[in-house]
Amino acid sequence: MTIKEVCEKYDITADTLRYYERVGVIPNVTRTAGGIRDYQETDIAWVENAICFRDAGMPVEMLIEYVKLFQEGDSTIDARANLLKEAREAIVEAKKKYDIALEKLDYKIGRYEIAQKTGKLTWE
Amino acid sequence: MTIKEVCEKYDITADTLRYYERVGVIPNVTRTAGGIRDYQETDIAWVENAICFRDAGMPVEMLIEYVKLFQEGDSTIDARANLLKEAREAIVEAKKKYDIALEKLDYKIGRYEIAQKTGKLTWE
DNA sequence: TATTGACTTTGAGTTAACTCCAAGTTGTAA
DNA sequence: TTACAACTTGGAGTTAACTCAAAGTCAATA
Repeated sequence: MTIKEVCEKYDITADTLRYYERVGVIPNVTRTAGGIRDYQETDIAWVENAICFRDAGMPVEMLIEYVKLFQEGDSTIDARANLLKEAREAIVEAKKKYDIALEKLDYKIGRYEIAQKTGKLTWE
Repeated sequence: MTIKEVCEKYDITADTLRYYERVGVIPNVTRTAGGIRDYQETDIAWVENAICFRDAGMPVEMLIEYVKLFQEGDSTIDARANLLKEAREAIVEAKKKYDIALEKLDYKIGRYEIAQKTGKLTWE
């Protein structure tokens, strides 16, 4: 799969894909004899994970660390498990904050809907 | 309430509070005769909202727009309601992505827990 | 009232995460 | 076999959101 096809599949720019590879968010991608990226199944799986975790606010730095540990082999299993648990906690905490904001928003939106009938907000 | 007290109450730096005021994430804060910030109830309510919405990933730019509309008065009620609904949708979408990442993480963590018993990952 | 610490502003600097550019290479279609 | 789009690298530039520094002002205490 060419870089272009991966871009289109995941709606991400080629620059970002190359950046991820350069800094180590994903391991080095398979290349053709001429040096052009030719994404294999496993390369794509790494891309998919990277996008998924970035979308959940996981820092690039953390993904780099995970890939680094992964490449060091089985001796880093504990470290990787801890890293994933830490990431999990961060996401759970972030989600709580999102819920609080949603509550606040829903309250405000409700008040605006009343206001839209009268043309005025009674307070705020 | 002094800037320091507000900082401590919301675990945010004075620089960030001043920055929020400077760029318009919150309206101008009440001052003493000497020009020193003296946060009143309403000032604090704005701070609280700003922090809450920023924590949910709402861009500073959007908060600035809301404050600007708010200051223009009742004629902007529709615009403000739309802005809040847009913000709400963004948060709902972000939460979905967080859930997908959580699923992936839970799967991986589960596999690592098995691996930790055997000392090896069977695949990945 | 003098000192000390917290406050003020303006503007510059930092960080994370891309995003763009220039100059050169690869691969395909005519 | 040449033209041309799509690829490559290394490095510089951008954006959002702070964060810091310098130089000066305010206010509580000794």
